[in-house]
Order: sequence, then C-alpha cells, then structure tokens
Amino acid sequence: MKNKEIAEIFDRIADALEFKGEQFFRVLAYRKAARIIEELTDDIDVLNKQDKLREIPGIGEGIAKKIDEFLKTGKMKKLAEAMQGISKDLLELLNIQNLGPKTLKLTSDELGVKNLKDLKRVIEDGSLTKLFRMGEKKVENIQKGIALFEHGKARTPIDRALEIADTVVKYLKKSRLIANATPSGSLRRMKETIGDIDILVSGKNGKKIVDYFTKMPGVMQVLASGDTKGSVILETDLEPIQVDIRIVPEKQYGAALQYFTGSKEHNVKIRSLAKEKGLKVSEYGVFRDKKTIAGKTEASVYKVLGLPWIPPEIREDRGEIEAALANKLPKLVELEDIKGDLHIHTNNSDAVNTLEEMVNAAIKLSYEYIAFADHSKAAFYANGLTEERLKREINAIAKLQISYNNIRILRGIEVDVLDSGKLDFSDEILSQLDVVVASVHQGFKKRVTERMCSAIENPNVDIIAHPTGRLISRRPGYDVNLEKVLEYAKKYHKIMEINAYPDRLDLNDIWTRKAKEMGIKIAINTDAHGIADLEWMKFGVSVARRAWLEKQDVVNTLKWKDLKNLLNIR
DNA sequence: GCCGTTTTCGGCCCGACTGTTTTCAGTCG
Repeated sequence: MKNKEIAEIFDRIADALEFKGEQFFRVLAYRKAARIIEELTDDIDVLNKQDKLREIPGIGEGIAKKIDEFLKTGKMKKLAEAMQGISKDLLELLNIQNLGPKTLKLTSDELGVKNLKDLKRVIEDGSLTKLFRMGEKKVENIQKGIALFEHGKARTPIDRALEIADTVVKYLKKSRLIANATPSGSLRRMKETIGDIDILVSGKNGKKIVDYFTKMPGVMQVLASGDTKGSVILETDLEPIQVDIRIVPEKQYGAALQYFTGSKEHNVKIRSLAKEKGLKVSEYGVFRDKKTIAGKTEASVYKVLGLPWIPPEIREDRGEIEAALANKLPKLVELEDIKGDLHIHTNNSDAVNTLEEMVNAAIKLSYEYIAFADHSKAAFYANGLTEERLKREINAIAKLQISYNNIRILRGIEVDVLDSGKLDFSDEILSQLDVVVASVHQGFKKRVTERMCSAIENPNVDIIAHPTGRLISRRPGYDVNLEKVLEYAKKYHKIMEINAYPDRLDLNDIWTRKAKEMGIKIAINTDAHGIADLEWMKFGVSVARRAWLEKQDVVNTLKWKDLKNLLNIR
C-alpha cells in the first residue's frame, strides 16, 4: 500500500508551502488530506482505480489528481515545485518548538540557514538576535526548543501518561484554590500515546493557581505562566513530559472541558457547525450574539447544537458528528461489560503467577470465565510448553475447576504460527482445547500474511492474537497485509484480538473499526503475565471504544453460556 | 485546496501567551 508514502508527501508539501507563506487554508487542506490518507484502511491504489477518491470528504479534484499522478508515474510535480529552493533538512526544523514557519523563513532568507548546524551557528555568533522582531528571550526559547528537538520528544505511552496525570491532579487538588481538576486532551480521548498532558482546572484565582502549579515538585522548566494558562516540562523517571493546565471559572467548566478535550479536528467541525446555526463556541461557552446559552456542562454544549453528548474516545472527526446529527452514535462498549479474559499466561511458561493465583484475581474482577493461553514449545525464549507440559496444565485446570464453581476456567494455548505456516502443535492436541489463540512470534518478514491466513484456515484456531505484532515506539510490526488477513478472518468466522498490553494495543483503533465494519468479532485480551496485568483490560476497552465498538462486537462481553456456544465448547 | 437547502466564489474555529512593540506578529493548542 502506498497510503503512508502519499500521506507523507502531502505533509511535506504542507510544510513547504507553510514555510513559503502560502495561504493558510491551502496548507490546511494538504494537512487534512495527509491525515485522512494516513488513517485510510483501504488501499489508496484500489480506491483510485475504482474512481472513489473524490467520495472521501477532504479529497477534492486537486488532491485526487495528484494522487493519481503519483500512483501512475511515481512522482508528484507539486512536491518538486513546493520543495524548490528548500531542503528536507530545513523543513525538519519546523519541528522545533518556538520556531515557526515565519521565523524559519526569515533566518533562511536573511542568514542563509539551511539546517540545524547553521541554526546553531547563527545563535552562537549572535546574528539571529539581530533579526527584525528578534530578541534575546526569543532566541533563548528557540534554544530550549532545539534541546527538546535533539533529545527526540518521544510520545508517552497511555498507561504512563495516566499515572503522571494522576500525580499532577493529586498535587493540584491539595490546594484550596482549586475546585476541580480533570485530565483532558488526548489523555481523555485515550489515544495510545500522549504528547502533552493537558489538565483542566476550575478555580477563582488563576494567577495564584498557575504559580502553585509551576512550583510543583519535578518541574524542570516553566514554558508559560499567565492568568489562565500554565505550561511546564516535568521530570519523570523516564522521559521529561510537558504538562499544561488551563484555568476556568466553575460555570464555564463544561465548555472548557469540551474545548480542552479536542481533538482539534473535532472542535473545528463543532465550531463550524455552531457557526451555521448562528452560534459561537469557545472554551468560555456557547454564545448567541453576546449572550451565553450553554457551557456549564459538556452535554449542554452539545445539546444547544442539536447533538447528543459524544464520548471523548471518538472525538476525532471520523464521522462522529455526522452520526450524532443523525442520532446514530454507537452505544460504546464499557469496561463493566467485560465478562472474562481469553489470553492469560501463567508460571508454567513465562509469567509470574500460578494458575490458581490468576483464577482468584479474575474472580476479584467478577469475571465469569478466563482462558489460559500459555506459550507453545517453539517460543523457547518464553519457556513455551511441550506437549507433555501442556497435558499437565490441562489436567491441573480440570482439577482446579472442581474447587471453583463460580468461574469457568478454559483450557487454551497461545500457539505459535511457524515459518512454514503450520501451527506449533498438532490438530489432535489443539482439538482437545477450549480456546486456541494463534500468534506470530518469529519470522516477522517471512510471508507473514500467508502464514496467518493458513492459521485462520485451521478449524481449531479461534483467535488471532496481536495481529500486527507492533510494539508502540519500539517496533513497527510484521510485514503483513492486514486487509487480506481480515478477509480470511471474516470468511472463516475467526475472532481478532485487541491485545490490551499498553505497548501493543494491537489491533489499533483504525483497524479494529475496519474489522467491525466487515462484521468480524473482536476479543479484548490482556495477555497478562501477572495478576496486575489484568488491569490492562481498560486500555483494550479504550481501543475498542475509539473503534466505535459496541458490546455485541466483543466476544468477551458474552455470558458464559453464549460464549460456550460461540466457541463450541463441550 | 475544499466545499456548498443562503454560495461555483468566498468563506474556511477561536483564543492565550510571549516578546517586541507602542498596537501587534508569531507560535501554540
């Protein structure tokens, strides 16, 4: 698929045009196109051949033509034209905080800056300070931006970000000045990784609150501190992270929460919808002329626009506003709907807890069932089970089940899909199990699509685990044609997994939604290697919610007797 | 560049903070 490549080209064009001072909205159009194409699950080449590109909102005549040009010739004239006289190295510098397109253009025109090295040089020799509207402070801020840029501003995984946000909220709430504090932004939308942590605060004395905030333990640097806004870089035991707070009066909390939760794209659409109705939406409320007509609660903001409240997880401008207008919002699956976990490890392979300890932990979560899926023998690095040890585990589970009548303990395996495409255990053994979870753990570049498809064809296989194998910010995932794998899953009625391990979250939101649209059932599993990991279920549910999944799309929301039928368990 | 039951032209979300200025431009979210 050329989707990613094309999205990157449009982003590059947007950068170049922005740098050159092209009309803001034209730049925006390219950025929007890039985002849409990046999120597309269909092959752009196929869409183009079917002449369907123009049906996608945000892709018009101009962009469609450029895509066609690129797919046919491998080139795009517009890119070469936009890049005329500038280099990739120069545009990279736009990622430096406090250095925007205007300033970069000026340094390039006046001082001949072409790359990071040049930029550092003009700071060193003092020539940057001499530019129009440039002063010492601005240069200092650009230097700080460079430091962050060089450090590589990594995005923080959702689980870590939640912990940090929790610490900040606790600190804030200790102050009497503060009535309320809520994590918002991408954190509230439960994106898989978080850039900055945004926290909305209500209280009366903004200035004092910001002061208190910037004095929090661990603050390395204060980026901004005004009457209603504060921004700091916070030291953590991993990477430093930016934390922003925004202070509003109690009666504007809903409007501010709506605004601060985003996404930006969602808000742009909400605000333009308001405009059509002669209203104005800002973080201070919804206004008709100068009169406030909503804003105390988030629901009130949506209501005056004629919309039901929209759950934060789907506020990405991926059709949620249109669905809300048509009163067709999904009733999203919730953590409380989950009745079991179908992918759990024990100390029989590479995990820390025993069968019984895991069973007891599952009972505490009020689960009706759990399935043990230890590794198979090919996963020797994970102390995978041999046939003999699997048999022993099966017997142990049978024994355990006798003393636990309030939970069903399912006999399963996470069986490796071998390089040949065969499974690591014979059909005879697999057929004795309640749940077979198949996954690829090796040979990431060896015909992964074909191997997965042949695993799906095996009648003993129930679930395909972590279908792309990606590890967030660490490993891109297998070389796999997911579209084809999903088609097979659909054909053979197999279940696809959302692996809730925070570094995996695999399938992701976009592909899970695609799977749902194809009518494929999903299992949300933690892949727990210890009791504490069972809590990861909430991250998996968040992915499901971001993918618009409803309770009936997720197999482990089923009652035991229904799951039993689905899996044909004796 | 995209888009359209007010438009095929003229809009396109809205505001805070900072630094460098004497009223505003640039950056960010």
